[in-house]
Amino acid sequence: MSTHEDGSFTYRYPHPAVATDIAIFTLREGRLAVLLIERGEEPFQGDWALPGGFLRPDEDLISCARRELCEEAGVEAPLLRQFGVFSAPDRDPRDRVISVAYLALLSSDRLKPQAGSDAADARWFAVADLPALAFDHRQIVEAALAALRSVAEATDILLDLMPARFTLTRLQAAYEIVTSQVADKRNFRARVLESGLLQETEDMERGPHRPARIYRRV
Amino acid sequence: MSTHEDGSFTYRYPHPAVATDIAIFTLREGRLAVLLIERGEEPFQGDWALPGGFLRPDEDLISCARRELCEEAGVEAPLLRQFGVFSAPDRDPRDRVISVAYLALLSSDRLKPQAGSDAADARWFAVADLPALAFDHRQIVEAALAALRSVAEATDILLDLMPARFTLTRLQAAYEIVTSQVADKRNFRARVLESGLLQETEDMERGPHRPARIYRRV
DNA sequence: CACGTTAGTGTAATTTTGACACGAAGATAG
DNA sequence: CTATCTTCGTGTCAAAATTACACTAACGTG
Repeated sequence: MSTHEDGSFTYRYPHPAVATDIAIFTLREGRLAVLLIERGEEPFQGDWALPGGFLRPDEDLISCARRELCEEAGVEAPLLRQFGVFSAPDRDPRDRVISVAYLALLSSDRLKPQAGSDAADARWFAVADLPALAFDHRQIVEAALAALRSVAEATDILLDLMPARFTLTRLQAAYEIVTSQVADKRNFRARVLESGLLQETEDMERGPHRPARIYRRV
Repeated sequence: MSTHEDGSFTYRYPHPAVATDIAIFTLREGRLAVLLIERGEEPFQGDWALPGGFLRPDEDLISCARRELCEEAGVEAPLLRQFGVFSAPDRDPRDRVISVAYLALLSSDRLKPQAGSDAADARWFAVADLPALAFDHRQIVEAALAALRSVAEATDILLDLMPARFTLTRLQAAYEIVTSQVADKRNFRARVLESGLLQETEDMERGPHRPARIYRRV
């Protein structure tokens, strides 16, 4: 911006609206799921959409994303990562809207009762089985998934999908669900243990089989 | 955006201006350089700034970036990569401005005579020796450099810094300048030749020493 | 034709990655 | 109480990728 021809250039054209959309994922019933809000009014009434909303004058974009996630979905988001900007002139039929998209992960033990204060309804949908999405939100979800998968293989981001305490088998399952590829058990365990990000606890998860050691984040 | 409480939410608050800024880099005299435009008016009159400008109603952001780069700096940009969004409420003293930042590379044989049609003056500055920058453009340049370095090690992006025909020694020099670390000559050559991105030409670059094979992109 | 300068090349050591199978521990049912 | 079922937890070896390393070749110049 800012190096424009004259001081009033800012006003030569109408300003677009600026909004954030948040693609927040979790694991539910062994599938990767994304949080969607049901639209109560036109356009796209009855369709589902990513949580999000318009930027306010006194906040920056990430604050906007965090606020909207909280207001619409009752979710106290952990880390938000900006992964794209959507700016096609006709992406919103009412008005010109630029959307800055954020990616978030929610650990599977904190799936709130979906008490979206603002939105009509909020639900988790398996990404393999999405309903009709409003606007270009299908495209945004696809971009979010691509971003998630590409960082999942290179970072510790998947720990954000885990509850506070978990077994290595569950962590590996999360990895396999997100990347859609199976991992070797021994290699996987060696890798994550050497990373130093996990701490062994004293406790074991029990079941009709040999108990599994429970770990937590360092 | 879009899943807001009522249909007029868009207008509850004034819309911010939306702009693009472009950090375009090249190699000059063995140093990495970024293109800056001298500001002709307040605020920050006399300071230098990244090329960029406001989004028009009929274009998307990447088109805006391409257009501004052309108008202000006379540069026909190659590939533009979006790497960040800057949204601090007070980043422009006049008005609320959201800036979407793009990264570009220019091959060193196409440094146009800087005929920025719009801007007062346009010059390349070595990134190690930047002047006072307007707005938060120092921060944007730092973010662009970080993005450039992180992709340089993992992609073929550095070929965009090369002229049409170049020697492997010059390509390696570009790599070393951008990453700030020396590479082993034999390993570097083996790697880029095996990548299949380069094609040997018949020609040699001559000098007071053994001639060097000239390559070009496939 | 001797010297200075940069180009060009291969191999061995090390590290990293990937493949692979079986005994251990507890729950349950007969 | 013992047999069975299920999941847990573990180490080694081969292959591949990466890194380290040094000398001769080719040309220009004086």
